[in-house]
Amino acid sequence: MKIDPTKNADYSAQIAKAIRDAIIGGQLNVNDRLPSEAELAEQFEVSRPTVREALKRLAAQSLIRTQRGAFGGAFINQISYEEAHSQQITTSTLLLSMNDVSFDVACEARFALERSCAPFAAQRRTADQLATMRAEIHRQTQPGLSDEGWCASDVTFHRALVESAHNVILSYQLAGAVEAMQPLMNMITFTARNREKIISLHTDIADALEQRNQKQIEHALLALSDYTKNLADNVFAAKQKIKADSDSQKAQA
Amino acid sequence: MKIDPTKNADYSAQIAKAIRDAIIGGQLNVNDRLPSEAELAEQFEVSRPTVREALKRLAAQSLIRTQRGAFGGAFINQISYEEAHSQQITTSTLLLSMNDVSFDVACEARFALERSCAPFAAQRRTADQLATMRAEIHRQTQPGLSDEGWCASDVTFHRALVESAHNVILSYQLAGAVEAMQPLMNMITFTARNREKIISLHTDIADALEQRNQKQIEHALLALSDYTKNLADNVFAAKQKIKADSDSQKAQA
DNA sequence: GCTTTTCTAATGTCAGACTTTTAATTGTCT
DNA sequence: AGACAATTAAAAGTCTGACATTAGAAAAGC
Repeated sequence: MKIDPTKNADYSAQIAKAIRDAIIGGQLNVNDRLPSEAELAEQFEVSRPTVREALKRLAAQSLIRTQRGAFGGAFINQISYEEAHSQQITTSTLLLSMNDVSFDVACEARFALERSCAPFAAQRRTADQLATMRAEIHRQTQPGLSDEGWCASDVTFHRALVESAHNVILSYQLAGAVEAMQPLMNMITFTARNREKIISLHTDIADALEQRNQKQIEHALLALSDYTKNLADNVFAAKQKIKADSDSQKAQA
Repeated sequence: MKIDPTKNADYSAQIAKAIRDAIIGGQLNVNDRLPSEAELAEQFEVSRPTVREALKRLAAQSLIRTQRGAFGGAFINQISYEEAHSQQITTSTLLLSMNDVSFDVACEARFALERSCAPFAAQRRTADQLATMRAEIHRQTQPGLSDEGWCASDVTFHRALVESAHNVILSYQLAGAVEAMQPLMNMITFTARNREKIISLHTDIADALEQRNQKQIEHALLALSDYTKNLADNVFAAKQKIKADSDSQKAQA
C-alpha cells in the first residue's frame, strides 16, 4: 500500500481514505488489527505523526478503535447501533442548524418518517412502550414542567413510538428525525405552543397504539404535523409583523 | 478553554469534543476561524501535534475545513447536503455489513421509509423524474445488462422516486435506505431474482406515479417489498438445503 | 494604476525522544 | 503443581523543535 504524492490532498487524508476503502471493500474485517503506527509509517513512507492523523480521522468515524499497551494497536471497529445513532444525530443536527431549512420541509419530512413506523408499531407495540408514552403524557400535564423538561419528554415520547415498531434499522434511520428535528421544532414553536392541544394529540396517538389501529396512528400523527406547521406559521407571521412595525417606525423617524 | 487531565480519554479526543460542542452549541458559527494550531496548543496546554490530531477528527466529520497559507487556518464548515449524504451512506453501509442484520428487518425498514415519500411524490413528481424512471426501466429490459449495471440502474430508479417527493430532508434521510441497503439486497437476491417480475413491479410504480395515485404507489412498493422478502427466503432456504445435504453426506462418510 | 516580487503567517511534514499503558512472560513462594 | 508477584516488551500517547509548502497581503517596480 502506497500513496500518491502527486495528489493534492494531504497525506493523512489519503492514508485515511486508503484504509477506509479497504474496510468498506471488505479487505479488512471486523476486529482485524492494523499494523502498528510505526509499520504503517514505513509502508506508506511517511512519518508517524502523519499516520496518527490518518488514524484519528478514522477513529472519529468509529471505523477503528485503538488500544494501548503490548498487543494493542488499531482494530477495525464493529460499529454499534449506538455509535451509528449518535453520528446520525450529530450530522442531522448540524445539517439542519447550518442550512436554513424551511420549517415546513423539515416538519413534513419528520412526520412522514415517523408515520412509516405506524404499521409495525400497531402490530408490535408492547405494554411497556405504551406505559412509557402514557407516563410522558402524564409528565407533560404537570404545570411546573420547564421548557427543557417538556422537550426531553416530547423526545422520549416519540422515541418510544419509534421503538415500538421493533425494527432496529428503522430506529436508527429515524434517530435523526426524532432526536435532532424534534428539539429544533420545539425551539421554534415553544413560544406559541399550546401544551394542552399537544397533550391531547399525544393521547390520541397513545390510544390508537393501544387499540393497535394503524390508520388512527397515522391520522393522529398527521394531525400533530398539521398543528406543528400551523404553530410555526403563526410564529413566523408574528415575527414578520414585529419587523414590519419596526420598519415603519424607522421610516417615520 | 482548558481540558481535564484526570479524564481517561486522550487529550486529542477531549479537545475535539470541546470544539465540537462549541460548534453544535452555537458558540462558533459557520465560517468563523478557529485560533491557529499554535494558539490552540497554548490555550489547551498541549503540544501542536495533539491539537492537530483533534482538528483531523473534526475534519473527518466535515465540521471544519483547513486552509494553508497566511490568513489560512481552520474554519467552521457549513456542512452541505452532499457531505451529509455521503456520511449517511457510509455509516449505513458499515452498520449493515458489520452487524448481521436480518434481511427481513432491513427490507421492512427500507420499503417503509420509501413508502413515506409516496404522498409527496404523487403530488409533486415532475415529468423529468418520471422520464428518468422510465429510462431506467428500459435499461433494465436490456438483455446484456450486467449485475452491476442492474444494481446501479435499480438505485437510480429508486433515487428518482425519492427525489420526486421534492423534500431535501427526506432525500437526505432516505439516502442510507436507498443507496446503502438497495445494493446489499441486490447482492443477496441476485442469484434467485427474476428481472422480469421486478421490471413489472417498477412499471407499476412508475404508472402509479404518472397517475399521481398515492395509494397505488404504496401498494406497488409493498408488492416489491414482499417479492424481495420472498426472494431472500428462497435464497436462505436453498442455502440451508445445501448445508443439510453436505452434513448428511459427511455423516454417511 | 497595474503587475511583479517579496514577506509572512499559517498549515503540512518530519525525526527522534520520552511517557504511559497493558498483556505476556518469567520468577518465586506456598 | 498452582497461585501470585515482578519483569519485560510492544504499542499508543505525547512533546520538542525543526523545516517545507502555501497563499494572501504588502511593498516595489514599471
